[in-house]
This record gives sequence, C-alpha cells and structure tokens, in this order.
Amino acid sequence: MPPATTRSIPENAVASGGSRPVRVAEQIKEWVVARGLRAGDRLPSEPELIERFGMAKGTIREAMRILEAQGLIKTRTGPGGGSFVHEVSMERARALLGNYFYFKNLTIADIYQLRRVLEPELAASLAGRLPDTVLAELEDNIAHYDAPAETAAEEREQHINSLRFHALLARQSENDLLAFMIDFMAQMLSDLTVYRKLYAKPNLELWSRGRDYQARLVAALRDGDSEAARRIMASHMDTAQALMQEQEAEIRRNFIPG
Amino acid sequence: MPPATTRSIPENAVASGGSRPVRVAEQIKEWVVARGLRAGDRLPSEPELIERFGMAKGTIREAMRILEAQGLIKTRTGPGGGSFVHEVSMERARALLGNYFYFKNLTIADIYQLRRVLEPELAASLAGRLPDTVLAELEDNIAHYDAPAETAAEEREQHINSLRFHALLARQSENDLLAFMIDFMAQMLSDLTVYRKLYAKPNLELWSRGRDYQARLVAALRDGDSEAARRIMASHMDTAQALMQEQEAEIRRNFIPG
DNA sequence: CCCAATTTGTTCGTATGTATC
DNA sequence: AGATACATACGAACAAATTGG
Repeated sequence: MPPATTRSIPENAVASGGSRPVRVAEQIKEWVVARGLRAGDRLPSEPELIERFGMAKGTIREAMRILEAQGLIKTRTGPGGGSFVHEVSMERARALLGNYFYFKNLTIADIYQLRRVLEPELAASLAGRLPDTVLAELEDNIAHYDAPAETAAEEREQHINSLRFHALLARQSENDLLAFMIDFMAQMLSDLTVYRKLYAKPNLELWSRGRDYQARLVAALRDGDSEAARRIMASHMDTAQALMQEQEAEIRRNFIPG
Repeated sequence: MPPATTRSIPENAVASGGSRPVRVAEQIKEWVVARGLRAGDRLPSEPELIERFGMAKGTIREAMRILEAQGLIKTRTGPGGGSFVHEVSMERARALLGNYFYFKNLTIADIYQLRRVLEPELAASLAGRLPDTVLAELEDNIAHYDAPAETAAEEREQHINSLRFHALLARQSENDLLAFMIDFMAQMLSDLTVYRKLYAKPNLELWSRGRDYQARLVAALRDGDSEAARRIMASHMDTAQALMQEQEAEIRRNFIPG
C-alpha cells in the first residue's frame, strides 16, 4: 500500500477532514462504541492496530495521543500493558473546558449570574440526603475560616477554602451535570487572583455574614429543610458576590507573571 | 494558551508528567504563554522544535497532536504553513465536555434541573437587547414547527428545531459562560434518541402550549419586558420537560465527533 | 498548466525503556 | 536475574499539500 492515498473519494464518509491520525482516532472511538467497550477494557495492541488500519506505527501513535489528550484512554508499557479505555475524569474535563474560557473574558458577574441560581438549586436538592460524615466534613471546612483574615494572603486562602466548601457540596449531587458545573465555577473562582484596592478595607460585616450562612446552611441540610437550604444559599451567594465585587476582584490568568 | 498547571492533570501529577510528547506539549504551552502569543500567531516549525527540544520528529509531532486535540492549535501544510495558535471553538469545547458525560448517566430530569433555572435567567437578561434581525430570525425559526407533527420523524425534527431556538438565543448572551452552558444542554438534548412508547400518542395540548410560549417569549423580548420573558421561559421549560418525560426519552450515549 | 520551493504528513527499520513473570 | 511483552523514541527517506512563479 505505497501511495496509500487514492485521491478519489475518502473511504470514510464521516469526518473525512483532518489528517490520518485524526481519522484513525475517530475510527477507534467508533470501534470502541460499537463493541460496547467500557472503562478499563483493553484496546488492540500497537502492532494489531497497525495491522488493522494498515498504517505505520507513527500514525497510530499520533492517533493514540489524540485520544489520550481527550482523556479517553490511558496507556501502560510492559507485559499486560497497552491502551485502555478510560473514563474521562472530572479534572481533565475541567481543564479542557478551561482552555475554552481562557480565550473568553469572564467577569465575576458572569460567573455569579449562574452561581446565584445553581447553588441554591444544589442546596435544596441535597437537604436531608447527606450522611453525617459529609456534614462533619463540611463543618470541618468552615473551621478553616473561623476568624477574620488579617492579611491579603490570609484572605485569599480563606476564599479558596470557602470555595472548597462548594466543591465538596457539588460532589454530593446525584446530578452529574449540576455537580460538574458548580465544581467548574468554583475552580474558576479559585484561579482568580484578587486585587484589592489599597484603600478598600475588608468588609468585616459581609465576611461574617457569609461565614454565618455556611454554618446555617449545614444545619438546614442536616434538618432536611430543603427550602431553608435554598434560601440560605441564595443569600450566601448575594453576600459572596458583593464581597468580590467590592474588592474589585479581577480575573487574572493565573499563569501570567506580574 | 492555558497554563500547563499540574492541577489541570492531577492524574500525572506524580513523577512530573507522562510521556515525552505530553511534557513537550506542556512546555510548548508555557512557551506560548510566556511569549504572549495569541490566536493566529505561528509556532516554530517542526525542524525548529526538533532543534529546540532536542527530540525526534515523531515525538514533536505527537506533542502537536495533543495540542491539536485540545483545540489549541491548527496546522497547515505548504509554504507559509505550520502550526498556529487557535482559539478553542465552542464546538470543540462542546465535544470534549461531551466525552466526559458519555460515561455519566444523565437523565432528562438532570438536564432540566439546570435548564429550568438557566434558561429563564438568559431570557430575562436578553429582554430589550436583541436587534430586530435576531428577533426576526427567532420568529423564522418558530415557523419551522408551526403545524403539529404527524409522524415520529417529523416530531423529532421539530424537537431539534425548537432546540435551535434556544441555541440561537444562547449565542446572543454577553455572558460566555451562560451561553456555553445553555448551548451545551441544547446539544445534549439534540443528541437524544427519543423512544416513544408505541401506545403513547403525541400530546397535542402540551405541544401547542410549548409553541405558544416561544411566540410570546419573542414578544416579551422585543418589548424589553424582562420579568415577563423570565416567567414565560420558566413555563416553557415546564412544558418542555413534561413533553420529554412523557415520551420517555432516553439519552443515547455516543461520542460526539470532533 | 506546470514547476519549484516550503512545510507538514507518513513510513520503515532499529534501538531503548519498562513492567511482569 | 533473566526472558518476555509491551510501549517509547530515534533517524533517515519519501509522500503529499499548498503557494507562487
């Protein structure tokens, strides 16, 4: 198969675009789906794929890298090694979606427009459904920002800790879509660098109200009071947004130095 | 270009990275960010990268495939060709995130738990802000399902058209996060395969109410009546969810090509 | 229309690294 | 420790696509 490319009609009507590794990657996906392979199942070995697709090792390897980058496979060397179907992890999905928003200019207001409606929804749906271990974990987390911050660095750390509270909560949801979105937003906010104008002093009243809300929220969740949980979370979001806006927080791409 | 944060890929956090192509891809990301390259800017040529990283061509190419799979670069052959920084497209981001949910078992109820709060939010924020051209486009879209469907195929086509209405609306938002999430959910619902039980007849009343809502929504958007838009969309979501649940629609799990 | 230059795309042979038994 | 089975990496040569003369 020397010329390999009969310049007539693409063999595969679908996804005829892209280089060969891209097409091979698509075909492997289809093959996996057709066979009903699940996470952990092994893909054919490199030599087998070379044989099956009639292509060189390099081409096959590039295809595997594409699937790997998407988080769909993992590869191991050694005997019993090979490539295995892998469930895309939340971390990977977060990172890939983060790439998309890297090129957008999200504001605090943008993120809170969603948080203000999604977080209360989450809270309401979790009321009365959390085991004591999780409730304890949440209370434990609150303890990390029990006292007002005295320095900017401390305040930032508290902020990140309080976002962990929400990520923790998100993970408890049985709605994977809701869980992902809330976790993603918390991650985005964690990646922010907050610049406080020098003359803007910490608003202790807002801070203590925010802290208070989380404690009351845990209580409502334990009591199974769905509507109270919703209400409290809604107020908490108001406070949190006010705090961030007051600090004139700006989204800074956290890899840009200075 | 996103940072090659270790947080992005915690699976490999240990041992400071995976295979060489993966590390090279990360380094190229960092290099691009450090240089402040933006969409459209050209990356070094293959021979230059080989020289710069002291690695074989195949290794470099695998690295480029990784970046390409993430939607971060595009590559062209020929004079003036090479690899170029590329803004991750919404389509690509959708597909990559879709891979994550391929392994989850989202239900109609899961998606609507978010739609019910996000779509009204979108509607309210767009009221009075849409140019006549867009309003006309929306009305034009409604015309595609002006008459009740007579066959299952027709009904499915109408369903997809009505989802296009929402995708169209989403694209008008200045909040890129909200826009993406709503667009993503519409896409997920479009990808559904709807299995209607044979004995379950189309519910004409629900259908006509749904259709009516979209017309009234456009009117409210034109009038700039934000709260009416929110209310109408909320009711529309109720109807739409009822329709889908009644049809016992199921999510067809499939990788989204791209 | 063809030709030449430029740049990525693909192949093959070989050698090395790594994990399992 | 050594053999085995697998991916990983290298390098040279050639093919294909695109642009411009």
